[in-house]
Amino acid sequence: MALKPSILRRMEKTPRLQLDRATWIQAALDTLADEGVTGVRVEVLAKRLHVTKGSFYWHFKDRQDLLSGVLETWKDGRIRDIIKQTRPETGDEEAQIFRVIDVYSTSRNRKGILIELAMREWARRAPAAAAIVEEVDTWRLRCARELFLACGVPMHEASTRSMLLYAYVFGVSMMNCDKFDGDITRMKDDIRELIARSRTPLASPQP
Amino acid sequence: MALKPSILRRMEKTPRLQLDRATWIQAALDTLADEGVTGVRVEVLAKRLHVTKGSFYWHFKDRQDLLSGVLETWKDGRIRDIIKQTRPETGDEEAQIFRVIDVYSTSRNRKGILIELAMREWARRAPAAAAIVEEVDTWRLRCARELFLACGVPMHEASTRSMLLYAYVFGVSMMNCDKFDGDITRMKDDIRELIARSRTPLASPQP
DNA sequence: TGAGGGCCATACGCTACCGTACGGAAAGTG
DNA sequence: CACTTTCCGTACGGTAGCGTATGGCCCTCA
Repeated sequence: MALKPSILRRMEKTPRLQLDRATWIQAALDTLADEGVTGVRVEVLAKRLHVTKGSFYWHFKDRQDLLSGVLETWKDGRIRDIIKQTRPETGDEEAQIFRVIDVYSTSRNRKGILIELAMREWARRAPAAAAIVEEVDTWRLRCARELFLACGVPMHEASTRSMLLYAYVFGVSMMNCDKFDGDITRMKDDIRELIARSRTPLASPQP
Repeated sequence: MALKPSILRRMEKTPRLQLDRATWIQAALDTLADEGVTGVRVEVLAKRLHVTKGSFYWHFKDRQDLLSGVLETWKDGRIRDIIKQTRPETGDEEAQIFRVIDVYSTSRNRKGILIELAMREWARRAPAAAAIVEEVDTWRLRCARELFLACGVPMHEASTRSMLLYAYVFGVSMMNCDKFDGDITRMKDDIRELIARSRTPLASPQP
């Protein structure tokens, strides 16, 4: 070590002199998207932030403390988002439904999609994460149902379509179907139509 | 160590005297379902099989060799399955579509679902796994499309519905919507109807 | 100015893995 | 009965990660 730490610190590209919980949590979310929960490791995050874990254990009790913060931060952001996206003001609820679908089914918002998948992978093994994901899902399903109801869809069908909507967007984000059909874009558009607008006898089929 | 290994071995509940690649791969698949790729670790599997890793490194070059075997085994099984499920013999293709949906969207076949999710999680980070998953998906999409075609659905719509079908089943297996609606079963039945039977103007909406 | 607290670096012990080297038992083979 | 092959146990070095202890820098505030 030839230079004193204080001098080294001023040589950083981002001369961040202070770190706080939010910064660590943000770095954790980034890593979560790329590597999953098992990838968010204290010493790796520290290296990423150009500090040592001495800093981490100042801001957090332990790794679990960080993960709890990640869950809360994600939950709050997602609930805020879905409320904003489904706010009843535009009068064009069908367009809002389309937008809700697009948020997670197009290749935009790639990072958001990756976090979403990592969260669900996490939720499969950690009850705490499962509870958060379920809470977020419930919010989303209820908000989407409101949109369908505003479109004149009856209650039960609105529930059903909301569930299909979210199951589809999460499912399609796990698939890579480039080799199946050339015109993926058109297929996704048609699926959007089917989820949002198709008319079907949802009652039991005629005998 | 008070007993000789040969004696200890005969005390095992399952007096397996030989291990082969298939046994290791099966254990790896079990662990994969529960813990994901990062959870399939050599020494853990060895403990699970009541041997040491000396055995493992006899049958496999290294951990990656095992993982490759897992991928191949899974791929072969899934392709064989989808071919069997969509074999054109019953004459009731709609029932076959229903069955394809049920395989991964009901709580039966829990282990198969978990492996499916773990595979996709794996595929997000390892190109080799991504290639396998894409190959399996392509098979499934093509087979499902054949069923829709046999039902009289035109080509493009058959492609679209196949994709919706699989995106839905994988997506719904990631959701826990017990708190959303009481009658999940009925909702899933209705979604099945919507995917398989709804009639909708898939062409662009009338102006 | 000096005394304390906020923030981080360093060093340490501990555990869980990976992969290798080597030895040994059991079973087949001549 | 030797002799080999197959299969597995044991022991080792090496890495990565967690959490703790401790010390030091810098800012603040009296």
